[in-house]
Amino acid sequence: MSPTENLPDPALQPDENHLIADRRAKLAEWRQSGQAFPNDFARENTAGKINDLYDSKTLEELAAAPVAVRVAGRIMLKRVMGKASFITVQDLSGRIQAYVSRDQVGDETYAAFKRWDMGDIVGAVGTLFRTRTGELTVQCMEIRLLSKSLRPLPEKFHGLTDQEQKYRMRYVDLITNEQSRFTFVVRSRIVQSIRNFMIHHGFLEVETPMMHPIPGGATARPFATHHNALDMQLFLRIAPELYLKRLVVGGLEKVFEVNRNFRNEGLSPRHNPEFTMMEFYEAYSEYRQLMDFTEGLLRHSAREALASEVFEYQGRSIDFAKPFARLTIIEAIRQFHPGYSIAQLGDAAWLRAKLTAMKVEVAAESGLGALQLKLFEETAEADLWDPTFIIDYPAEVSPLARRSDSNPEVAERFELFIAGREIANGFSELNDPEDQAARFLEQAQAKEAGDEEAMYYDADYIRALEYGLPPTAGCGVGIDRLVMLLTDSANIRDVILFPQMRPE
RNA sequence: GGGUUGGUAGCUCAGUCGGUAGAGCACUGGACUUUUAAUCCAUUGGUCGUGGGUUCGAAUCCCACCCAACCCA
Repeated sequence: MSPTENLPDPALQPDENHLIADRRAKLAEWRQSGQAFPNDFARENTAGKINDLYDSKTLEELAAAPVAVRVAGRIMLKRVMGKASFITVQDLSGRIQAYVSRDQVGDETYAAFKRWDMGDIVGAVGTLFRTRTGELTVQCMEIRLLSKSLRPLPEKFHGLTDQEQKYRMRYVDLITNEQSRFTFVVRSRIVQSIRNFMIHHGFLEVETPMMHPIPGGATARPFATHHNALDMQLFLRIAPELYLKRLVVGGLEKVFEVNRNFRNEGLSPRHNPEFTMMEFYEAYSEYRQLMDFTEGLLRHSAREALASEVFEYQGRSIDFAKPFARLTIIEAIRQFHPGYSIAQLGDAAWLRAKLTAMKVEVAAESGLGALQLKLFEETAEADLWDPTFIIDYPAEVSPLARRSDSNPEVAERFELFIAGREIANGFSELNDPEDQAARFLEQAQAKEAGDEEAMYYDADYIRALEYGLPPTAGCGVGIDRLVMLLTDSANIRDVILFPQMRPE
């Protein structure tokens, strides 16, 4: 891209919408009167705080003990009635009405004020009173234009409703849609609550590389990039897992990281190419203990972010207060399809025939476990509404997980499903370096054979394991999907501030 | 990749049977000193997603394509 490629086309300027042109002209006029973008207004009060503190006061109480306030924000509504006006000013905390009259602010200011537009950012100084209809209002002694808005806001009642525009111009969405503002405030609270929970339980927050010479820790296609000085290929990470376990080898026994992963895959209502995970690892733990811990983490997060462990998602209730269910893959399938017998579900040929009949593509090399997992994904996963841990995954699809002592074909692994979606994935870590080397080799061979999502052989990770990884368990929690649940959002783009979009 | 729905003024949306493009908000001018999406009066504003076709005439019918949302794979 050339440096000037994104400059506005001057040929388009004459066509500029007259609404914008009018505002530009007003700004030019306003510049004549002095500093058009002053930064010396000291805001002392927010709309939300004022409402909290004084909404219970009567007109008489406010008159007897005047409350002086200095508020600032964006003009969202403007009602001019000749020599007096009302405006509704919005800041992050909410909205407050201001009353501006010629008698109080003076002829000159009032004349200027009448030419200000919705969307302009103002500072108002005055005292609180209550209007005839009882609304708490700032009676302005002084009002200043702090920042001119050149572009008109969307229609004041409906706001911006076009989904694509909301994502592309999130700043406009945030100005006009309270729901959107609320969603991202809650997102911040959720992340905060997770950090607090982890730190409270003795975990160390760490930052590991986002650029990996060998992508690993998950089966996914990576984004590739290039480092000029080192002249080497690098990949944006698909998971932090292998670095976090290296840290446990190094003696950082309990670590977590909250950050972005990148996967070079399609976009969907549930997939964005970059997404946020919280991964954590704990030495001297195993997967059943981690399920208890993860359950506690989610419960805590809902309580902190929503002040409730029970909430609605897409019209149905989800209850984090009840203990989360735990089912094996077979049990989960049979819960929704009691007609499938244990014998059938243990028969690879039967499973393969069943899946083929359902028009599901099955790889020729899939073993019994992989076939069972596929059938689970097709027939049960989407119906797991209440929080449910699915346990005992096939080892063949879990190349980083420890094998079960009672059945080496099964890994000590769980995935947590809520509202039909995978929210978390955890397991007892594979700490046998020789087994891990053998599994990397299998993965590398699958990659050679054309499986683009298969893992690379990571020799440094094997070297780390050879120094000795204590018995450890780890888990990753999908933050975007958790935020979707807790904010009742149907689309992942509703919980990511700037989701990936096609170029305009 | 397949299906469904949609794309009309800056924004939210109408547009009947094919007959020269509509409303509300916003904007501009005017009235109005307690409004509540203020109200009242008068204006301004259009590549009807793009390209082709049918027709005397297309926002409207047909074809192709682009974009978006949703569902399915």
